[in-house]
Amino acid sequence: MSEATTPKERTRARILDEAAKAMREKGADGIGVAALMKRAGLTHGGFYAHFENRDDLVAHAVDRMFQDSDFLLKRHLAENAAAKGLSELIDYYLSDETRKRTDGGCPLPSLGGEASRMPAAARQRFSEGIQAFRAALAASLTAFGSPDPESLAASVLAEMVGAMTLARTLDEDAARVALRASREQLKRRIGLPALSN
Amino acid sequence: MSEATTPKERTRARILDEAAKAMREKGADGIGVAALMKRAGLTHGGFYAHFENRDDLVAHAVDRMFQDSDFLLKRHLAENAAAKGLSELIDYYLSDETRKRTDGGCPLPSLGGEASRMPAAARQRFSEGIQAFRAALAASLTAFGSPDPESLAASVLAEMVGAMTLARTLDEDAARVALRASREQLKRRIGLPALSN
DNA sequence: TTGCCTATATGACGATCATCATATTATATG
DNA sequence: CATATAATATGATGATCGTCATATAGGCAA
Repeated sequence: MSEATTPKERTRARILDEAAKAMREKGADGIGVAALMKRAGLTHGGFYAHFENRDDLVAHAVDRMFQDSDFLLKRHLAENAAAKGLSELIDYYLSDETRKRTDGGCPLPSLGGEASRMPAAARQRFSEGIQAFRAALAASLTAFGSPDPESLAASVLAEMVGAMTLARTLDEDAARVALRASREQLKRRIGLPALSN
Repeated sequence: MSEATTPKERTRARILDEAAKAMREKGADGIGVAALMKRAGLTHGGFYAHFENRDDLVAHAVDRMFQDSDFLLKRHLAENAAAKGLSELIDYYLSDETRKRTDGGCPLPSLGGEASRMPAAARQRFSEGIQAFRAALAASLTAFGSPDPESLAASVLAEMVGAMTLARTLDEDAARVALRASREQLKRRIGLPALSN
């Protein structure tokens, strides 16, 4: 009943892991089947024993990315009082570390723009991931006592995603300025103390 | 001295026009040289009489996109009092019409995420385009009398880009809710009257 | 018309890609 | 050890792509 992971399942998980990393780094089309399998320590032929086709891989890889993202999200929001959780999440999501580490965490800054052009299944995962992120923020803002938390949550999420997207295309100095501005403004408008660096 | 446009220059402009539209719609890699030339009413061979290579095309196409974007930006911000201009810009940028028309206007929602993975020249155009957009917003916010207009401008730009990025991957109903939320929140935090639909 | 230069078209090359048929190796069972 | 089955590797196919060499057509000067 519990998940006895067969060798094949472990291989599949490894492929998805590498796909999720590579696609965040180089775009959804940035890595081919052969290169991906090589990164997973395999050759290209076995791919179709694990996935129907490339579109199927992309959809599951997006799933994998949002699992990473959810983990980080809950780690900040659920394990803390609302104010501390929100503040920590903003500082982490918009940190210079996150800007540089493009192969992990939330897929929205790197792949959000392409999501609408992805195969339907992958796009659907993005849609669900966005809604879940938004709902988690809304719950935290409700606990914090914000007025109109639903609207604010959508707005906060948009700024977080947009700020990291822009920061990743700016040069280092401009990026740091932009990230700091969004951290400041986000905390100010949520009503959090502005203790960040 | 003034620009006497030769036939060749007009052809080049047509190619860039089609490239700018197609790339916003389908991603920077979404259209090949042959398909692009066909859209411009030509065949693939003549391409290299106009551009060094495909990377060169991409860089100039990004330029073309920001020219469109600048046009719309200035149309709202420069021709109006600061409050009206900002309000109109927000309503237009985050309209349902903009969400659906993916082949025109600002390239940041559709291509911002890929910008950091583009050839250096194209990425540089993005960087400059972002800074110009931010500066225009800052000038307008200064005229409006906002405290800390530089920081606010960066934050507003991030939310605008992020909100449209997310809206384009959500389904229609969720997209409209998200766009309305960002329009509301943006006007509220800038201090604009909330007259929008 | 004749010849010249510019602008575009034809066609081909090598590389890369997703996909699949088939062979080979590893694992588990008797 | 022998045998069956699962898991991965090899190799090939057809499609698409950027790039370029070369051919053709169009406008202009004589």
